[in-house]
Amino acid sequence: MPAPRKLPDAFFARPDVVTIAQELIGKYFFTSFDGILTGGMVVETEAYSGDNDAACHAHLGRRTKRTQIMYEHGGVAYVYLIYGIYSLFNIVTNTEGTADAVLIRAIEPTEGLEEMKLRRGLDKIETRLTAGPGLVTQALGISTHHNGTHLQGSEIWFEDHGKVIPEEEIVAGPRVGVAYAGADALLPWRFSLKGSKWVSKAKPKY
DNA sequence: AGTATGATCCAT
DNA sequence: TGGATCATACTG
Repeated sequence: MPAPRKLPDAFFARPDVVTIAQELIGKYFFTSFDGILTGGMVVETEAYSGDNDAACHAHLGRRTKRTQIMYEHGGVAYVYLIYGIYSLFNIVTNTEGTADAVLIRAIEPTEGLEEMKLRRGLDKIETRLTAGPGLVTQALGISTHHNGTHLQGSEIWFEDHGKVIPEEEIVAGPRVGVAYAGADALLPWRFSLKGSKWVSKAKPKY
């Protein structure tokens, strides 16, 4: 087993956001705040592809205060508040000027389980710990304050543990919560690890 | 300045 | 099936 290595900017700066979303399954996602390490293995992601994707916040080249971070060079965090309650964490991908991103929807927890349980307000470790995009951020202590954080720093980063996930172990399907996006809602841009109990329970509607 | 709406989650 | 709860984005 090779030593874990931090995923470099070059991993996220590639042009195909769908491939990046798929390859992130099996990688590791960590945060370290105040010396507390939390995180685990990525088991569910979604790709959002810039101005030609009706489900993407930057659809039709929309540039607002919220979306401007999406146009940065790959390798920084895009964190936004949804429904007034949950912070959703994305990785900006591709090069400067394009607005692609990958949403992290679920992880299999491996580090800091007790702390994550505490942050989530649960009394025992269960799949609700990190199975859902709003739950992952809560468990890892991520909020909108972390928007724009560089993923090579000491607070939020990804690692490759040399784990190889065969393609047949990855399930592709339509994204969750984007029914308003018309035909683009049908794109199979949600990826999850087959059989993992840590994948979110949410199901896309048509 | 007002308003509608969500890349969600959970209890009912 | 709806309520929580508010930043964002769009309208006038």
